[in-house]
Amino acid sequence: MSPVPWVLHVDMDQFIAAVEVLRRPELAGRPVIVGGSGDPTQRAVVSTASYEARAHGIGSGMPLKIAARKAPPDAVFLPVDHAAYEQASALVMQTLRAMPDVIVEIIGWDECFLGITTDDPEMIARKAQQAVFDATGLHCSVGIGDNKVRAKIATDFGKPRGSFRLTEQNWFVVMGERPTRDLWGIGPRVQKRLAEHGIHMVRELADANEAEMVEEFGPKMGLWYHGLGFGRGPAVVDDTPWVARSHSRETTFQQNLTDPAQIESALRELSQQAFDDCAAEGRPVIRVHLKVRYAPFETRTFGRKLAEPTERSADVIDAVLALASALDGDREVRLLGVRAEMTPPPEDDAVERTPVRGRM
DNA sequence: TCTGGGGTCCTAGGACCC
DNA sequence: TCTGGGGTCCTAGGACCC
Repeated sequence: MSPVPWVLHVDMDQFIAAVEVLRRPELAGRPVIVGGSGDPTQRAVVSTASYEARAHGIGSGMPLKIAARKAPPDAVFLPVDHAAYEQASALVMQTLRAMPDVIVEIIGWDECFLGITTDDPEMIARKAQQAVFDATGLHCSVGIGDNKVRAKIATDFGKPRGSFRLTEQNWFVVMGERPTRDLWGIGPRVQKRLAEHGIHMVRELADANEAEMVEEFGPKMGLWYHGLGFGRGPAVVDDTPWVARSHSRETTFQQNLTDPAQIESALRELSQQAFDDCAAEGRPVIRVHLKVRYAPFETRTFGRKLAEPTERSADVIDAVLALASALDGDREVRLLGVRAEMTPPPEDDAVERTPVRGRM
């Protein structure tokens, strides 16, 4: 058999919890829950739960207060330590980049795509897993596919510490009878809208009428979702370094804010931080966004393009405060966020991107 | 039961111009 | 005075991912 191009998706197993256990071996085997400041009485959510904690129904994104209620007595709550995870992540990526003939596209702290031409992708997967374990003591799972979508979805079938191959050949056998929600990029909302068209299973999405999909979801997303029914997606792994489009800072207050002076000072601080993040990239800010969450949970956003790109923090703060004048002064503020958008990076039209949101 | 913080991209609709 | 249709830019909001 001659070598062909493959996409491998490498995903660290319970990454954050694993990093914590690595430096505190006495926690091994105990339910470990990482999130917020580590105080489960605070407003925050779970970043990662160890497999032992997941057995009790605790998972990522769950409010810490709920997790605390479900957690057994021997559970350990830990604060998020970004620096530690970034360091571990860098070591993982560096290790994978050192593999011969492999292209690495980083898509998050704990996952990446590998592009490789080979006649034995399973062997490459095992080598990657071994290399990562030798370098870091961390385990990962690998999805093997003929494009990014299939590789990404395959990974779940390989967890933990294994691999799984998903291609055009076995797509419908593996995925045909599964709910559309299992597809990467289909969340609860889209699942529901598809169900309103009688589409519940992946096979039914593939069989759907394309014009109907376009009418419901628009010209781009309609076609993209329909293609997902077949597991279609881009196959090019691109290792050009990531260029951020924007930076944001947000804060959820433990006690809701009501005092306008407090709100203004919080906005000034967030604006300055978001600006500093952009300044570190060395690119001017072209747009600002303000996000406000009123108690109990309604979110509003406002945005404004600046008259001209600016490298002055005072301009950014002024623009944000101008947007803030539209806030409803009678309501309690639960969260504030400021996003600063930078001048765009040069476009690379050659690379097809998945429209899956988030860092791709 | 109560919902973080960091991102990206798509769509709809209004404003404006020709 | 009342009016088409196309294109572009902008904002608000939605949805999803890690």
